[in-house]
Amino acid sequence: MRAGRPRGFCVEDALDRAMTVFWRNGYEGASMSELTVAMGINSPSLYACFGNKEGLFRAVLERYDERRKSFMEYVVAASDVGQMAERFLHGVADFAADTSGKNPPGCLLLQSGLSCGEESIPDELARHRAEKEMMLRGKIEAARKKGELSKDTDPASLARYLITVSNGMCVQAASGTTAKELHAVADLALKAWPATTAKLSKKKSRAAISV
Amino acid sequence: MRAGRPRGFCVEDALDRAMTVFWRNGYEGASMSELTVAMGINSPSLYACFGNKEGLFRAVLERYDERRKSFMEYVVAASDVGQMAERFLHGVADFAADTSGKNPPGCLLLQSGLSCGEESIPDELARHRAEKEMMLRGKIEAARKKGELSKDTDPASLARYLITVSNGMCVQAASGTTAKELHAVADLALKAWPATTAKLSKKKSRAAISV
DNA sequence: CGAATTTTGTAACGCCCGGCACAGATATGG
DNA sequence: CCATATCTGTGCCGGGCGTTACAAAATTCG
Repeated sequence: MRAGRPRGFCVEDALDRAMTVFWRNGYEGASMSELTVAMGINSPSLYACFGNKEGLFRAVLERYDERRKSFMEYVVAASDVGQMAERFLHGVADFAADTSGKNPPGCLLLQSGLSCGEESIPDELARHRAEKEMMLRGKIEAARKKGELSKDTDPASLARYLITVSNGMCVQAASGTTAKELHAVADLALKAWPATTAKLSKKKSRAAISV
Repeated sequence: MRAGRPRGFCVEDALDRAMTVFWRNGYEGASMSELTVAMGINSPSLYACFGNKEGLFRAVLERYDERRKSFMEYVVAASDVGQMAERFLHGVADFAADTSGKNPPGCLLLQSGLSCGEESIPDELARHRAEKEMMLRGKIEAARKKGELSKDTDPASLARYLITVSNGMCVQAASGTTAKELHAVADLALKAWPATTAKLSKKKSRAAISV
């Protein structure tokens, strides 16, 4: 263990609490005093640990990705890309409408700063979103190469379509749309999915993924 | 004409300039000093005319709706709902990616405050968005009644789907997605559209709608 | 013209923002 | 047990925020 007085709070817990504030109020709407109160620490502790507000926010984003990792893994582990699309959109529907925790409906990567006084914030968020798009795109490209999708499908557009619908659903959820309504939208969106060249995937029961 | 010294600026022009600031920086990210500079007036004039920052913002939103009115009229004037969906999504693609004016890509109704310290702002924006959804939904319901769509289609979900894709495309545009890429997403999204019970509508050349 | 009315520019208000200095507290290592 | 290192709580800082007081300027009405 490192010398000196030990830290008096759990970093992960503090980040989770900060996440809720950013999620609800956005980057600029979240004041340092709100954050410190929610995190249960004083500002010097916060600055010593995260540098400044933007540093804290970036740490929150990494924490967010970490908490969403299991979901994305579940999505890309689907047996075919049709099932992947289904898992993704219905999973996002569940996630976005989830109000069982402390976080508001929607998605941190949109809510916390689509636009902002400091340009680096929207940029950072866009990067995190693009990362997910690339995961989907990679799987779609592989499926196309394997012949699972016809050669005239464009993996980039397909991945972008999924992300677009996902982002749209998150916006809807933030405006009060229910999980049931979002699943109906997801079902509609999946009708645009190209048929697999092999057998068509059957609709299966969806597993709900937490946070 | 009313007595007293006449106003020294054009309200519509001032609102257009304020719109750009809100669009680019969001509601909280737009400072009063930035706004007054962009509008070319001093703060007392602003406060006398619009009350306060939120009053200005609401006036900007009304101005925005007014400027988008012709587009929505064009959309709902389509001969059938399939064409309406096409006009809507491709029109939004053009609009969201448009950078010819001073406004950034995307949509004011999303950019300016998905989340915010003051809750009334996201609520107000959601109301404005819901208004557009209702216009589409009304047309879809009418089409279903006329037998243009089969009875097992749900107009509410269909309208929500269009708005969802539209919102998603605006998010994408704000992150740098090009018009061409957005049109590809729109084409994909339209594949989910239910077939009309009558003849299928042909793909027609799309008219670009300005701002 | 003079009274009334409205907008204008200058200048400032109080408040809360993000951030930090400092000293006391609590650990490790010799 | 002292030197060193790190974290914690108190208190405060300059600055920019949204907002407004005030008086001069510019119009209409009688």
